[in-house]
Amino acid sequence: MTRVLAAVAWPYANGPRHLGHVAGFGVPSDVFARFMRMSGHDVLMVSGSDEHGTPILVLADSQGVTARELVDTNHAIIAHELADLGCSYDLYTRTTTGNHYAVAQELFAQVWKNGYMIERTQKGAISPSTGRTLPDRYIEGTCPICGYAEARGDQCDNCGNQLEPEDLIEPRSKINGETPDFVETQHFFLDLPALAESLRAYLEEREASGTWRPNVIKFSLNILDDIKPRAMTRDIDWGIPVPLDGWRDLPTKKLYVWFDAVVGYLSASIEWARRQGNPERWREWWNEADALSYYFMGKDNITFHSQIWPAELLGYMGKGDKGGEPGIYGELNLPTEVVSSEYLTMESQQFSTSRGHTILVRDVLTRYQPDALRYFICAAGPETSDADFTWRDFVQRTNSELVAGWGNLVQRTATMLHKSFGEIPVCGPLASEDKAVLAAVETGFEVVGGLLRRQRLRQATAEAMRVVGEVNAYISRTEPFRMKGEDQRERLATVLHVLAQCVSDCNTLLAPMLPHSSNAVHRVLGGEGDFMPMPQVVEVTDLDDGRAYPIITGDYSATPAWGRRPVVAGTPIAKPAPAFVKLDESVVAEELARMAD
RNA sequence: GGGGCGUUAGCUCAGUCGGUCAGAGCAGCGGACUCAUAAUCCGUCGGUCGUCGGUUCAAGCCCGACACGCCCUACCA
Repeated sequence: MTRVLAAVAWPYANGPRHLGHVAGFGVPSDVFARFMRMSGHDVLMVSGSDEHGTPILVLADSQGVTARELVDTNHAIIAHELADLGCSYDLYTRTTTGNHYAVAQELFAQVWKNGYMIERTQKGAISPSTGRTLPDRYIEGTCPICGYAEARGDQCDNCGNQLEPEDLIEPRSKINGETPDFVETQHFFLDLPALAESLRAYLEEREASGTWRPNVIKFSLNILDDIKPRAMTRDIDWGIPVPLDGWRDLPTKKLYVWFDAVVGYLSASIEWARRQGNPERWREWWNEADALSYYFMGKDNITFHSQIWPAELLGYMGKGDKGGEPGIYGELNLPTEVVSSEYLTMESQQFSTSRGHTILVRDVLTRYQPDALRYFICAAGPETSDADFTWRDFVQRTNSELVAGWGNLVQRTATMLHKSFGEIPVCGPLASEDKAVLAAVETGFEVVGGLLRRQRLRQATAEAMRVVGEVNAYISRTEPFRMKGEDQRERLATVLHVLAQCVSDCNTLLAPMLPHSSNAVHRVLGGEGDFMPMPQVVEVTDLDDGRAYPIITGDYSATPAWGRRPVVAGTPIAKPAPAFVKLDESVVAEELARMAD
C-alpha cells in the first residue's frame, strides 16, 4: 500500500464550470483516484475553488457585488457540480479560508527567508481610480507597429507582434476606458534562476522515470532555458496579505493569485487533517519520501505545476543556489507526476464563456445521466491530444456503447436470471466456453488496471468495453434463452451463474469510470446499498475564522477491491429496470438549437 | 518571432524496441437470433499511413525539407 496524493487543479471561481474543465482533469483525476483506492492505496484527493485575482474583482465590480459575495456564490455552485459528477474528493475547499491564508503565508515567508524572494521595482500599469494593477490584457490601444486600433497590451491580434502596454498609442483600460498610469512599483519576485539547477535535476530525474506524457516533460525542460524571476505579488486589494513587516498592512499589495493557488494542494491536505481531528496526518502524503503525488490539470497549467510549484517547494526547503532551511512543514515532496490533458473543443471551436460558445456542466447534469458524461470523457476525452465534443458523438457513444453495449448486457442477464430462477443459481460443472469467458474477463483486471495506473483512460475504457463485448458474444454462443427443457436446467443454471459473475466483474472494471451506474448495476444483481462510495457536499465552518462554507468530502473506506468478487448463489434477482437511459436522436438538434440562442 | 503537438479506412482514433502493423470502434452492406431499452452476435466492403527526398536488407515508425491544422509562449487564471 502506498500513499497517493491526487492533486486536482483548482477551478477559478468566476462562474459555473463548462465541459472543458471536467473533461481535462475533473473526471480523469476522479477515475484515477477511485482506481487507486480500489487497488488498496491510501489516496488523499484534494482540490478547491481558486478565488483571488483580477478577473474575480473585475467581474464582481461589473455585477455590483463584492468579490467575497461573488466567490461565495460561485464556490457553492462549483462544489455542487463536481459532487453531482461524482468526483470523490477527500476535501474540496477554497482559497479564502483562514487555513489557506496561513499556509500560503508560511510558504511565502520561508521562501523569502531563504533568499528566493527578491524585491524589485517594475514598471506597471495602475488604474488611477482604484489603484489596482491593470494586467496587460486589460489594456488596449492602437498598435504602434500596424496601427490596429484594438491591440491588447500584451500582443496585437492584427499583426501578431508582442507588445509592451506602454508602447500602445492612446492606451486605455478595457474595464472603464480610463487612461492607465504607468508607475514604478515594488514587488517580490520568485528567484527562479537560483532554483533552476535544482529544478532541472528534479525534472531530469522525472524524465528518466519515463512515466510523464512526452509533451509535458519536454515542455517543462524546455522552458527552463530562458527562466527569469517572476513577480509573486500584485497591486490589488483582493488576495492574501504579504506576510512581511512593512507589507502586511498595505491594502493594495497582495500575493499573486498563482502563488497561493498552487499552495492549495498543501493547505487543503492540512485542512483535511485538521478536520479529521488528526492535524499532523497530512505529513504522511507530504513528508514521507515514498509517497506518490499526481497532479491533474489542463495544458495551460503545466508551467505552474512543473516549474512554479516545484520552485516554491524547493525555495521553501532551501534547496537552491542560495541554500537555506525548510520551514515548519519540513521536507515536502515534489510532484511525482504532472498529468496534463489537452483541450476539449466544442463542435470544433474552443470553449469560450465570453462568446457564449459553451456547455455548462450543470446543464448537462440536469438533462442527462452523470455517467453518460463521464463515459464520453473517459472514452473520447482530450487525453493526449485535443478532442472535440459534439452532441452527435455524445448521443452516439451513449446509445451504442453505454446503453446498447454495457447496459443491455446487464439488462438481458438480469432478466434471464429473474425469469428462470429469481435468484443467482448454483453453478454446475464448467464447460470450456464458460472457463474461457471467465478467464477473458478476469484478465481485464490486469489489463484495464495497468492502463488506469498510467492514466491511459481512453484505452482503459475501450478495453473494458471490449471485455463487455466478449460477454455479449458468450450469450450468443451459449444461447441460454433457448434452454427451455428440464433436462437443460443444470446447464442453464451454470451459464447464468457464469454470466452473473461476468457482469459483476465488468461492473467492477467500469466502476472507476461509472461510479453512479456501478451502484445501480450492483443493486440489479441483488446487492445492497452502494458499491462505490459517493462524495457529499457538507456545510462546515472555517476552522480559524468561523465563517460557514460548503466543502466536498466523503468516506471512501468502503471502496471495493480491484478484482473478482465471487457472486453468491441464492442471491435474489428482481425484475430489472434499465440502469441506463437511451437518448433520443432529437437531443442533437435540441442542444444545437440551445447553443445558438 | 521562439517552442511543442498533430496529419493512418466515410467519421473518431490505436499503432511500444524499425521486421504478420495495415488495425479497432462507429457508420455502410449481408446474414443469424429473440433473453434484452430494435438491443445483441457473425461475416463483409473500405486506406499510396499529409507531400517530397534520405538512411536501411526492411519505415506510419528513424532523419531532412515542405504543406495544412492545433496549442503553448501574458502582470488571465
